[in-house]
Amino acid sequence: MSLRHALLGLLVDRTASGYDLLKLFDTSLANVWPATQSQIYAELNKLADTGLITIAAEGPRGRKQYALTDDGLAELRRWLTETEPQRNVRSEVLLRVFFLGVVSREQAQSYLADLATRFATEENALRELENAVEWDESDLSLYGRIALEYGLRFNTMRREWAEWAADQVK
Amino acid sequence: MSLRHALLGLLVDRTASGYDLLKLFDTSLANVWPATQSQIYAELNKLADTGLITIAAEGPRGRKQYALTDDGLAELRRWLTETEPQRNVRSEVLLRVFFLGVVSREQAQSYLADLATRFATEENALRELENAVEWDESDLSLYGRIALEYGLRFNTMRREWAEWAADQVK
DNA sequence: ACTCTACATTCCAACATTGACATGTCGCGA
DNA sequence: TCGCGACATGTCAATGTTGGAATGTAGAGT
Repeated sequence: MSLRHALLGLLVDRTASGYDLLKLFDTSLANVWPATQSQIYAELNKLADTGLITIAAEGPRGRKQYALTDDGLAELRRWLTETEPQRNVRSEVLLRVFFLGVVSREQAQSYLADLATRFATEENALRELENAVEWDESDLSLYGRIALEYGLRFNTMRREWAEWAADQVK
Repeated sequence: MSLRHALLGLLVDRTASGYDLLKLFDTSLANVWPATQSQIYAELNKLADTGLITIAAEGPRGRKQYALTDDGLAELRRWLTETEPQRNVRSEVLLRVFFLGVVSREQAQSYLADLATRFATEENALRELENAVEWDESDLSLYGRIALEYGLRFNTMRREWAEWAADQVK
């Protein structure tokens, strides 16, 4: 499961509460590995059970600080270097395109045009995000920049494809 | 659930056995919506329970022919025109890039270079597939061609990005 | 004082997905 | 005729994922 390793990765250079991690998932990892609140808290407790993170409670209830252990960092490194990434291409948008032949040409055209607009909007949002981020020279920001670049290229590719596709169906 | 609608879509212009459908998933839908054998047979029985497909058994055991009903086609059309596609971007490859800062620069470089090679291989395979397919003028092949074009652009984009990324880390 | 929003965690039911195991048919070649 | 590989379906346990409900704290504004 990648959620486990995503949490370990986020805890590498900071300790955080579950809520902090949830925000990080909603912002930086939203387009990479989305996760819900239920999943995150459940997984954090499992990670603590196996000793990959520690939980420091500040009182009987309320905020808890989650921190990576040496075992946790080792597990993250092991995952990155010794296991194969599974490529899991699942696109509902594309699945629909496969079957557009069953609706009218007008409806298909409308669907593709709508995709083009939607992708253009997402691309603009991502460009603004990129412009807003301040980069420093650390390795972490280097890899963050590389990952963001992927997102930007992906969005641009999708927009161009959707525009081309809408044109094909005219 | 998209699996349900993927099955309906595959049954639009043919009847098929579960095994046929499994093969179709492994070939044409592998890079769009992967599914396992267990999932497919279970879902086919559920679809028959709700009247969206019919099952014609050729004997007490052995092959069964699954066929779309009018309700099934209507449900497929409804899904295509009245529901919003959920975009579900989950990429383990990209998740790993986010966290490459925790391994050595050599290992990160090696990972990105490996990705570039892998993506190039996939891109070549897809190009060959595209060249092998004979296109006719029906709408179905139009949408099939559009979907294939997406796959090709996606693979090209990934390869170019991975090459660029590997270069950044040198 | 009141209320609203953000912060913060837990639990649960339902559904989706994976991978393995079990069972059996059919045709072909050694 | 024996065994193999392709065809064909069914079932199970484990795990992953979603979405919602429940509960509570803390601070800021009215």
